[in-house]
Amino acid sequence: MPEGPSIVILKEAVQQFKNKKVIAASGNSKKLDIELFEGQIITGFKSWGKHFLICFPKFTVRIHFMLFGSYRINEHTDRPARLHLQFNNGELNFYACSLKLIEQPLDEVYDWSADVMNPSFDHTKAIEKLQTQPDMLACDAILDQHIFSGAGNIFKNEVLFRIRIHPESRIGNLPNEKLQELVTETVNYAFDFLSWKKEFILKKHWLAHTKSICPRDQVKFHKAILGKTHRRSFYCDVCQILY
DNA sequence: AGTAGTGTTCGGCC
DNA sequence: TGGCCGAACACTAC
Repeated sequence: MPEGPSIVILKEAVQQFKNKKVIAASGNSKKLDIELFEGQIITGFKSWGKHFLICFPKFTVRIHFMLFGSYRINEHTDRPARLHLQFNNGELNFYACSLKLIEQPLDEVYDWSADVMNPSFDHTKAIEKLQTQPDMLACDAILDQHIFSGAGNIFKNEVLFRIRIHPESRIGNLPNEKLQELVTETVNYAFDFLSWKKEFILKKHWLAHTKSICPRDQVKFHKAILGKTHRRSFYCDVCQILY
């Protein structure tokens, strides 16, 4: 569930509750007082990368699904809900997620130009952020939420394969053309991910992530835990160049 | 049936 | 102070 495009899908799916009043709220969150939401009207839903934001007039609830979080719209599972919101026209249930109350204006909290799904994503700013960290490995750069908010481990493996960059390449060693590609293809993959996910054919389009054979060279992929992020990388050392 | 992972935070250590 | 590391969290697809 977690990566940015999945949050955009969620945002679209809950529009029926925009401008609706929460008539009852419950849940097992220890982080915040859920009764706060009862009687409140939802003014809208937003997202920043992997953060799903439920906006009320005076505050916002931030939901992060981490690795295992899930939700149900107008139905429920047999698990206890972390957050249950009841409306006259339906219900919203969130499970195993992290909740946080945001009381500041969202524009003070979030850099919208870092969100790969946001129309205001700023390519030039992303390049500048990358250039300030020349020692960073490419595999860590794509997972950096300040640079590519919403990108996750699937992004990392697919984008690096697409642009033929070895995951352990240093950002500072990339030729300018490759650095530009890193940014453009991360955004391109975000929108491919979104449309494939909507059609339930995301996995079918994986070229590298979880794969054992390189589709270009037919040689064995390497599978290794790499970088400061210690996440699985799948890569081909024939077609992915180490810079 | 057991394992590993679309992720992040926090506390401890050096 | 700060970077690094591992644990914790909690669910389910394969």
